[in-house]
Amino acid sequence: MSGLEAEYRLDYFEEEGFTRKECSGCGDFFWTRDGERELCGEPPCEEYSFIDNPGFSEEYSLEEMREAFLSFFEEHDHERIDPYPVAANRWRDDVLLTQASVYDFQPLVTSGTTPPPANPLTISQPCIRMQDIDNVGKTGRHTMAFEMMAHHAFNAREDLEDPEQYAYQGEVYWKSETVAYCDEFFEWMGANPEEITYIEDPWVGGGNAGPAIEVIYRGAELATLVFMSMEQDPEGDFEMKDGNTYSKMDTYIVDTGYGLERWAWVSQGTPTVYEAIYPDMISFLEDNVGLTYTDEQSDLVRRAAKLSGNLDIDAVTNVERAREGIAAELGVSVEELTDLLRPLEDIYAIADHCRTLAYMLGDGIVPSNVGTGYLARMVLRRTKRLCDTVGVDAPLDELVDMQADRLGYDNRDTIRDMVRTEGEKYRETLDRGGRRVRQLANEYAERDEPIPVGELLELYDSHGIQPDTAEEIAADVGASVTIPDEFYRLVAERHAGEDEAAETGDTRHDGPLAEVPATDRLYYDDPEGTEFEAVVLDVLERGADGSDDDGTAEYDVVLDQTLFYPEGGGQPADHGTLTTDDATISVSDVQIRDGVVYHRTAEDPGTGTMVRGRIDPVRRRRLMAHHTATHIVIDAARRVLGEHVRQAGAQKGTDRSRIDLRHYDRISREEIKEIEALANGAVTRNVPVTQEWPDRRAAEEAHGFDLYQGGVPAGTDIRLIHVAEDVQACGGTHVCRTGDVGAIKVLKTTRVQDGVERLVFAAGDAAIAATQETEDALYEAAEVLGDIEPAKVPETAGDFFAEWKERGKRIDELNRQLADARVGGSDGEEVEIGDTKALVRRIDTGVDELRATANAIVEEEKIAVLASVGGGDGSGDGDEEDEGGDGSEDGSAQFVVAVPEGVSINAGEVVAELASKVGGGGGGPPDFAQGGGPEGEKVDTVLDDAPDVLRRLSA
RNA sequence: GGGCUCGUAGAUCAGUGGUAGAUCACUCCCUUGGCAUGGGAGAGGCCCCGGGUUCAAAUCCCGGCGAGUCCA
Repeated sequence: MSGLEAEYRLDYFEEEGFTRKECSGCGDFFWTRDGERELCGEPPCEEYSFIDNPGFSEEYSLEEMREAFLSFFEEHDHERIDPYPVAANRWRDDVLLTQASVYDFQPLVTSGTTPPPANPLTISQPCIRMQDIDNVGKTGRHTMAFEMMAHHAFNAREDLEDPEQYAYQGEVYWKSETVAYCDEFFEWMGANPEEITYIEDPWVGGGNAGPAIEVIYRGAELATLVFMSMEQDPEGDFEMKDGNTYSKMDTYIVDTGYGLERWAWVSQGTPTVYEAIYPDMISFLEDNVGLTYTDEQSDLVRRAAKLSGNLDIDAVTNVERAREGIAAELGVSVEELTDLLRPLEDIYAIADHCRTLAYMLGDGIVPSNVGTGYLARMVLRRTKRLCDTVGVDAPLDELVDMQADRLGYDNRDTIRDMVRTEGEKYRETLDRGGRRVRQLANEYAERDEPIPVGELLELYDSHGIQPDTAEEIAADVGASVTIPDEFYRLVAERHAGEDEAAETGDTRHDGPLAEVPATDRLYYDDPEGTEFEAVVLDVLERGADGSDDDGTAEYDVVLDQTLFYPEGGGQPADHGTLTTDDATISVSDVQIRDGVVYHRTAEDPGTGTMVRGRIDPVRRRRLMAHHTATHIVIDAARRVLGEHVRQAGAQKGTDRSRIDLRHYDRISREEIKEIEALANGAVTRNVPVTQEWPDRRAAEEAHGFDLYQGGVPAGTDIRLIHVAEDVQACGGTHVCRTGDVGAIKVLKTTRVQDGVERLVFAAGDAAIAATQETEDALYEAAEVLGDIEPAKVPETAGDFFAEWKERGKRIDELNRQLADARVGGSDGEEVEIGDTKALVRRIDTGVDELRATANAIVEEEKIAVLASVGGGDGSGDGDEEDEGGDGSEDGSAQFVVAVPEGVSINAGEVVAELASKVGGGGGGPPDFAQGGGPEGEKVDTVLDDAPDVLRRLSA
């Protein structure tokens, strides 16, 4: 069925006397030296047979095994390559984490556009797979962090017309040699060749496919040999298991994967992989939590581990079910087995998670709420919960540091700092969440209802409280909770249909492309040049359809050479003019596609014309200063904040620029000052800014991946910009010496996301201008405050604010006194409403004062009906155009009605009626109500009616 | 990148359009030989900012800023 049967008939198998068999268990085809063999060897067809029975001649630790593998392949003409970061999004944007060694070479190397660092090569690549996170610790073999040892060879077909179109040529080696290497390595390790099986298992992934072989030894899958050689093609001859058809590519790649942890495990024959790879950490944790087993118990644990390793477990729910079977087989109850295993499983998981964290943080991932940062946060919080559950009494940063130390990271202080900061944040989240749950639980407990699922979802989705945490807390206050089995599916439902983020890609230049050679770009060799001559190679009309720019036609002019810098790398395009004999045409935008530079103009200069180009020198100079300043500021920030700081985005401008930096904390004012001082120090030293075009491999070797702060460029050679000690891959234009930047001023910092800080800064003239703006604001403030010394502004403003508050209080107090005084001389307007007296009066003043007066009247056991027109705030700065007081023509009416206790009149109803007569409304509680309306001129008549209204409503 | 939640006294939070509140902390007084404690009084608010709706906005709507959280 594979359709690839012929692909597996390798010379090597023939020469070595292998036979092809069909597994009587699963039906897969496999190759073996053992003619009697019936089964493929892989669980569930066969069990692990290396436990307590190591499969190689020696036991290897993780470090020893890695070294054995790499040196074996080194001796067999492979070059050893340093591992790449686990943060794969540093060099590709389709994935977050490195999940296989071949990720290092996708997509640029595998597609043939960039040469590999060596060919063939060998590597042990740290990887992180989060898919199996729930199984870690439980199955005995799943880990989140692992190293994939590999040997890779990059081949291109030899019969190509133009072999130079790919960055590597010819065949290094292919299938037979790959299997031979694998086989030989097994033998070198002391494996019994008779026991190895090679299972045919075609591979499909990410639009590519090819034959592949699983290598099984003693029940363990120890290697996968993938022969990536096909791409998806509707016309292709090969139908693969995903139902699509594929055809052969010009390049074909040997992609192998040998799980370092599995190899170490098989060499030691321990019951679980964890004991083989984390012996120190496990015994440390066991001691720490005081975990001890009797001989009988450890025997049980051992047997259980052996059994669970043989199960085909894909989901954690299955683990629980599987445990029943295991318990039955061991003759104990599930509960007993679970109690016995749970702490151990947690310890295993903690060890694995700490290594994962060491990789992530060590490679400079900063915990945050997005991207890889979020994954790091999730792992950290999970680890913390595990530690709490099992009772580990050691700070998490120390546990992570144990792994970071072992893995040889030299930024261990920063790692610890990040773990502590993040741990603190988690504690706060838990505090906050705990309070929230308690409150909610109390509410529901009072009503004797269970907490509804909707609330649980909200707690998790919006406040980060795990449902089981909520359950625990709720139980403390006696509220019940039912967590539905499909809880996380319900969470997913809440998120369904939220990503419709339209691709707002720049379509401006998506028209037809000119069929012309790549434009000769002069700005690299002549960064200070502003004028050039060129020939118009092509003119493309644009903008008629797509843009709604009132239909004016626009043109993209293609020249043979240009000084115009096209938008790229966060640097905006140059502006300027193209001059022909007849006209001067302005260039408003410049873009580059496939090496061709398009100059956007409003007029057509005419194909074949000779033009004189002139770029706007001021704009360019400012952009260059800001670009160079960006490099300087990043370097300064790294020195001040730490090596983990890297660019998360940048935009240069003419009067200010911004860079987004990954950092785990807010940047303090002091740190900003330090960064500014360092940056301006670099400017003052006036060192040359130089460019070079080295081979990318040499560049990476010399400077590492930190080169790619602004993304990974394609191609064999890359452009590097040196600013003092700082080196970055960069395609932008720069000033010649740092002194040309002039000055650098950080204008502000904002937190654009958790874990990403934005620095806005200005360089050169713009820095001076920005400083002046701030100063202007300060001087203006000083003048407003009474022409004081600018330095005294903070103090004086403080005094003013304090006095302002003081006066507010005084006004309140005076209002109270005024209200009391008013009650005294009020006999005139009093009317009798039943047994009670009512005071009806108009006082044109603010609402606050009306209220105060009404309160004072009520104190006297009288009903208050007060009105105001024009409603000043009573503080009397009266320079409004229409002064209050000149009668009833202007402004809206306000009423306040207050009723003493025991009087059966509803103040709300009274106000509603009065207010309706001035075209408004009102209401409030029965003892105190407010209202009003726009027709202030009717107030007096309304007040005249008020006693009648009161009498009517008191009935 | 997207979704959701939240910004009120120093802290934690009530407050569903109508006079800004509680608890703790703080200050003072009383109780005590002193402390823990107990009783009483007081101070402390640009209700995050800016618009809008309304007679009236802490409250409703829009925008911004700040914080938290989940997902990819």
